[in-house]
Amino acid sequence: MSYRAQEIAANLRKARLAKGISQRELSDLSGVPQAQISRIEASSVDPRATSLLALAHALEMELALVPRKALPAVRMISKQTSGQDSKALGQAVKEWNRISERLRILQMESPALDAVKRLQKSFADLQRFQVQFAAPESLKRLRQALEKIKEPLTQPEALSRSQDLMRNLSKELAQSTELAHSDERVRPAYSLDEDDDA
Amino acid sequence: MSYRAQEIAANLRKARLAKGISQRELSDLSGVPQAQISRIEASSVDPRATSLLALAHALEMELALVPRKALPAVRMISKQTSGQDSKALGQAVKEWNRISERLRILQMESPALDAVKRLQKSFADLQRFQVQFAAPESLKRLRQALEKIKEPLTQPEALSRSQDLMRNLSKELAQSTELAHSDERVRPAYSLDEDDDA
DNA sequence: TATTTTAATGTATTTTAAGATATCAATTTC
DNA sequence: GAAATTGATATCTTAAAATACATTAAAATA
Repeated sequence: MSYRAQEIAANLRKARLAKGISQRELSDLSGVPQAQISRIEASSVDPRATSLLALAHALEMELALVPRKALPAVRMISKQTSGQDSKALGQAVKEWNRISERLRILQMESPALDAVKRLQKSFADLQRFQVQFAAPESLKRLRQALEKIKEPLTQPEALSRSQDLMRNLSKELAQSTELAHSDERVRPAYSLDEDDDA
Repeated sequence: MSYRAQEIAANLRKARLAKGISQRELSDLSGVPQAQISRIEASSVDPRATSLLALAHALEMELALVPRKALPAVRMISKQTSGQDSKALGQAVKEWNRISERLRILQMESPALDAVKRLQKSFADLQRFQVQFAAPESLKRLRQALEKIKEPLTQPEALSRSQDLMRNLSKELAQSTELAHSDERVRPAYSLDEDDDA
């Protein structure tokens, strides 16, 4: 299996984790059996074009043939959450989705609580950050705090703890993205020397 | 065979013709049998990843997994001479290469002729244009004129005819590229709304 | 016009992905 | 701590790509 083939396989896995879905869910979406997805992601098979395309499409991606010279530019544009630790990314996305869901339910159950509304708002504001910069643990703690909020407020501290954790998360994200962007060059995202040989 | 699979196959063919090589040459370069290349280009098979990669690499291209949203931008960057008539493109490139070769030989055979030097120079200047905008017939006529130039100048008109044809070609290319670029918008090549959902 | 090149197609054989199913260990969840 | 989920494997069958040839029609070339 060539290096590029492995790279494509690795990117498929990353894309799946970035969507926070399991191989079985992707199997349902794409029609490719879970066992086969496992083999493909592990680069233990040489997949057919249609298999790659089925998976790519289920992940809202495309397989494109690009000039080698344009590859760096293409990479920049696709910004494939690259280099990121796949596992942590997957966990982060998963937690993120669970928090969203939890907040949605909380608002259904306790429409009277203004604090919930504010939590919802704060969280929505964090959408603009890239989830992958959040530590899965921070997200998990926040989720667990949110899950302790129940209508007869037997544990009023759950609310304030949620608020604290939400603030921390916000800070954490702000710092991480700041760091992540600090090494971005000023040069344009791509510069193609407009050649077209021949 | 899905639409995207066909698109990839079509692009492989275009890339091959753009390099002006035959299926057999590509076969030698890539290790993929000529018969198989024919079937792949015709989308009559569902190729394996390694087959696509072998062909792509021999054509100095890469197979990249890109977010669907980024596809238009990627297409713009790779500027796949799309919509172009593959056949004409192939012929043009071929003629182009033959003219280059002919001029090289002419300069070896008749280093004294200044006219040849000038022809060589003019032709080199045309490199900056995209070959595919040249009509294969114009190129062919120029080549044929060049082939009539022989050291004991029995046909002196061959030289002046070559010069005329070279001038015409130059004009033709200038006009075509002007036309081809006239609909280019001023907006940046891509605008990615930096989302990363999740 | 004769010759060569090119691309497509046919056939037979080998190799291997795909698919269906089941299982299993390791997490994760409740 | 029991139950569910997840990813990786194993087995078996089927379908199809890959390969090595051979052949042909059309086009390009001499």
